Amino acid sequence: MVTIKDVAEYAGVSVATVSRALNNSGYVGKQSRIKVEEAIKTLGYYPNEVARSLYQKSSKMIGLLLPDISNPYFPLVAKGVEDYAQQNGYMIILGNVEDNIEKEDMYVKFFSQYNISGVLSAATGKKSQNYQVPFVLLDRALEEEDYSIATDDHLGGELAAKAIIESKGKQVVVMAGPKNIAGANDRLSGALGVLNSKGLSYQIFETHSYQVDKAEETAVQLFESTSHFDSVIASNDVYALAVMKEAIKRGYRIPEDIQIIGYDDMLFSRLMYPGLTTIAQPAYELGFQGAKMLVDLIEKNSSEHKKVKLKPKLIMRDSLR
Amino acid sequence: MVTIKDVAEYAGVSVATVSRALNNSGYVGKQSRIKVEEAIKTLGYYPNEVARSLYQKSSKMIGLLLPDISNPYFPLVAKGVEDYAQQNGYMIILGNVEDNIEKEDMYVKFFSQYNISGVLSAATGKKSQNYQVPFVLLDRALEEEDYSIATDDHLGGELAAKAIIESKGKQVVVMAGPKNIAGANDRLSGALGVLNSKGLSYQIFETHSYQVDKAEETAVQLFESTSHFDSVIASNDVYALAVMKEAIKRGYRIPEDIQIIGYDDMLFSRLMYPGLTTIAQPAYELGFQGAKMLVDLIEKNSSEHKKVKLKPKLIMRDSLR
DNA sequence: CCTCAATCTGTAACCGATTACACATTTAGT
DNA sequence: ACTAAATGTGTAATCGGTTACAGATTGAGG
Repeated sequence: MVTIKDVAEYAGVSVATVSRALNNSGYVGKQSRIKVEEAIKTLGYYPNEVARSLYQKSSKMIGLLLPDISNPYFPLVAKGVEDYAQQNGYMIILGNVEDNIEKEDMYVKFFSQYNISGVLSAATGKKSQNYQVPFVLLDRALEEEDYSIATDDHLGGELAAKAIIESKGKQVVVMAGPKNIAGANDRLSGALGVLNSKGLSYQIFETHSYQVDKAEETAVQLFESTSHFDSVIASNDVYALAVMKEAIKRGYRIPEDIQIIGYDDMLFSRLMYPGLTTIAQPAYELGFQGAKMLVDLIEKNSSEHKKVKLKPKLIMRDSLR
Repeated sequence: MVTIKDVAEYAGVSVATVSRALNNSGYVGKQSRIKVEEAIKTLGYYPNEVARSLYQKSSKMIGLLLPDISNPYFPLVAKGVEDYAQQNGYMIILGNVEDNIEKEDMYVKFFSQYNISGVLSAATGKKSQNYQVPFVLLDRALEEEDYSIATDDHLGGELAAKAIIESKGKQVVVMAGPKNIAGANDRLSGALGVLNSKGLSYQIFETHSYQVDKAEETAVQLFESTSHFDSVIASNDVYALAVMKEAIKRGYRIPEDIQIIGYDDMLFSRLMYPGLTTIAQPAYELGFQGAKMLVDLIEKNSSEHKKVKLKPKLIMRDSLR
């Protein structure tokens, strides 16, 4: 490994001068700068971030906490984060926490062991207590003082309910996501507000997680534990898909007998048949903006906005009448 | 931040003794050990990995290079990797390289700046030249001497072709994945071998990437650039879906007019209608085993197996007659 | 009781960077 | 030409750990 010492020797200057040249800090003579640059080039030197990080007590790494990478929504978020991070010289460390507080705590501890410079979390939203680095919540902000980027879920819920009403839904089932997730509640209240104002009858069906592997099971329960309905506002696209499939299996036609609207707009929602009408969440944008906010917080100790709400959007396809 | 020095002071011993107690290396007296343990507990100390890593020239981080996180296959692999890594105290650093050599090189450089202890790569397969850490290739091994875990793609191709034959396909289109990806070629040769041995007529349709956003476009091209066919062996499930959708849009019935078999078995393949018959790749298992091989290489400098081939499996659903 | 090995423990060097500080050399201003 | 400020550079401390080495203590064997 080529170290700063090797460069210094080769260039005939001290390590301090090399470091100053490298970081454009302090004064560096013209001659020295040239010699250092040559030495760096011929030796193929690049600095060891671990050493730098030890002294600075901060590294160019950010931690990304995700509730479930196998849920196709989050990889898109991750991609947004990754793109912004990479453009700005940050690495991302991945933590898949599965709505498991212990795993989350473990990761947060790992992160601080590695002098991570900031955390992006789409997990519980419980901003880890005594944790001092910049922290941006993705999608699941709880308290007023948090920095966060989220989709305007209340609006999303309204959009979904309006779409159902426009297409003449009469007996609606609203799937409510896990109560401990703020966004799920907003979605529910948005939808319910619209439904109430139009005086439509509806039933609420609660789901207790967003875990993908529960989807089929949940769809079966939906049909067995609710009375007749002609419209479903699903808690996400995966669930919408599972419900659609179960509906077809039970002999219903879509959208004639049962119409369904999803939430998220995953890539496959577009590719399936019938195409799923859904509320698009700007997942990539969420990750990208979140990373931007975090990097601003890290580097300038401030961010233009504190709470950003991105607008969801209705994507009309074929699962509504 | 609580440092080893604080612990030493509190316990009334030297930092060397604390370090030895921590790592169970060298001799540590009974009394000292107890005092150190108490100090650690009351101060809530945990070691800084950056400092450790600087001296050891190796950290408990592994790099994971993925070609495209938004392709739903890879998050599953990532989850397998993450689970094994986490169980063994490793962190994973994510690199989304998008089949872009420059990005890959950039990440490899980043990795070495952070004293990463090993790399798992599902990217180009071009094991980065002068890179000295343990390296395990996921899915895309090229050369004989590499360590790798892959799915037996040749078998996968055979399975797909056999399934098509069983369900009376006559005019088959075989979608060939990118030529520079070893697995894609194996799949193709496996399928072609079976097709040839049965004397079936087929056309080959080449696709140039696995990027998700190309899928719809590619499906259109497929219909426009090939002559009549009744069966499609798709290069993956996303493409299969896109082709199915395009087929239905053009008035074909599935599986009556055109039957389709996919590759991967993504979670939504099960949830869609008609259910996609496909060749299941053990994505999670691939990641998990890959991580295991890498950790063995890191810690014991050897691994039980050098090249592991996992078996793909036919999943019968409704897109074949 | 003596000797040698085994057990403990602390001091200090080291890993590869950054930077405070001191000192030397220019340059500028009068 | 003389002083003060600006510029350039190296030495050494520092970040928080690990470990080689040396010295001290204990125990076993003869």
